[in-house]
Amino acid sequence: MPGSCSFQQNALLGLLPEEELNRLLPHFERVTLTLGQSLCESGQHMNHVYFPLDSIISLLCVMEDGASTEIAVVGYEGVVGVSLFMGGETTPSRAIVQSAGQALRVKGRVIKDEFYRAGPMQRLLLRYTQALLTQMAQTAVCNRHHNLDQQLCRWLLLSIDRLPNNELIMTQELIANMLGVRREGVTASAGKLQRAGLISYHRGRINVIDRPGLEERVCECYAVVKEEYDRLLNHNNVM
Amino acid sequence: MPGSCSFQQNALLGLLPEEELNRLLPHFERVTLTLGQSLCESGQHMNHVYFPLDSIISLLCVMEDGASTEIAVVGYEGVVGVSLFMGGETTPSRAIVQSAGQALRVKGRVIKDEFYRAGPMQRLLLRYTQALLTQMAQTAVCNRHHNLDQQLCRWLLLSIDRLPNNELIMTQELIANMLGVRREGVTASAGKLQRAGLISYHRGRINVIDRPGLEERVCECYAVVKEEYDRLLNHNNVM
DNA sequence: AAACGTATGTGCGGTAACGTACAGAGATTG
DNA sequence: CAATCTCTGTACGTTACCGCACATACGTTT
Repeated sequence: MPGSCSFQQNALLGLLPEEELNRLLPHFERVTLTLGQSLCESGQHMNHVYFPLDSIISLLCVMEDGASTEIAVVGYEGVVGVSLFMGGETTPSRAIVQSAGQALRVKGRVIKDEFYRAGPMQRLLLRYTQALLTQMAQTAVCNRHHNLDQQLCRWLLLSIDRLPNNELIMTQELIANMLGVRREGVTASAGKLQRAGLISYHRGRINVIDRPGLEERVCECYAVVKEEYDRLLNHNNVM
Repeated sequence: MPGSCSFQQNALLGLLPEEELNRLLPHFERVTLTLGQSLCESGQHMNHVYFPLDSIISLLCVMEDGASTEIAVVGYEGVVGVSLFMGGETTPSRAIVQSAGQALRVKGRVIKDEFYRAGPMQRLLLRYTQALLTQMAQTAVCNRHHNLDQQLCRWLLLSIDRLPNNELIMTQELIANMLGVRREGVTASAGKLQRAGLISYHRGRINVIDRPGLEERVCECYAVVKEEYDRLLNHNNVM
């Protein structure tokens, strides 16, 4: 079946029964997202929801003075645009492409209609939204209690979990924007990780060499979120 | 109609059409919540959802070492226990009574059945959940970028917005637990506010004297969240 | 090869919050 | 009334991060 493998690449869609997927098939559109592209500006109407395949999208909370912080990250396991089916239409946060790649796009009207059929897709989207709630909550507490070293480890692990390989295309400046810290702070923390042999980076390319090493250094926030995603979006639990 | 005024006191329920409320009427149970009571422990099953009347509940994210941070606050405008209808059943966060008072309690089974009727109650609960998402996101960014003085103002305003008067029963120690900071830090910030004539406090009782003064000092996070609640839970928008 | 733009490294003073310790004052109990 | 407990105030050294300035090094363009 042509297109089938596309759905399988998005884990959320992969949890749907086949007949549900087939009904939606004609409405999916495969799009390429470029680094830095905005899928959603603060307070603006979204016209589509996006199911990332190999791309990664950051949800950012931007303040009046331009300072920002990443509140959640979405990859192949999720969907961007929950406000469309939650009923609010817009959100105060931005959605920025953090890693270029492909995604499946669906018109807002289509996903809303599907959602209000109150079938498997609704159950799935609601469970994903709850996972997103957990991620945001843990981000809030992590911002409060953990130092930059740990947060950088968390961010790196969250990123490579959503990528097909261990290479990130991302400058320290951009990472700093995501974490809501100074670029120099990222330089210092990333330097430690590099000297410890866990990563190697060079002008906007970061390679994770020793993933277990990162997991040793990361704060508990990473595991809490990961386990909650596994629990909520596990095939046995959802359908 | 006996009990009618109870529903009106919870703004969320107040948005429901009368016939919807009437169907639910027999299932509501008025309960008194005491300071410090736990409505939900991390990872535990909830048996009820709670619609606060004059009580306030804090949603806390607790870490392994016992450190905690408030990620959201729920009063008469909301409901505690969204994970029940979102499908996850449990959440990793705790719900603690921050201000004693009354609430309407409904069995989890009842609210789930009602939710899956896909009627006005579902729309309402989903919109509220989106508002909660915004509050958590803004808390995360506030934890990152704003100092304790501003955060204390935000916390005080969020609290008295949900209380019938301007008096809070709350020690500095407890406020520190909510904000995830040291008690001494709260002493210092609260001292500034008292010397500025905005509040007066004495052994666990805080009175807000000059609300406009607090609004002048608070960071933008307060208004962002308030406006989003107003937008999402406005009578004209919801029903 | 030279020039330029971008990414990263480093240093230094400033500040906000932390950890700890302890003191005083109000409330509660015996 | 005395003892005790709770809540609040204060002090001091430490740490993490900030803001700023500037150096270095790599890559691309001309």
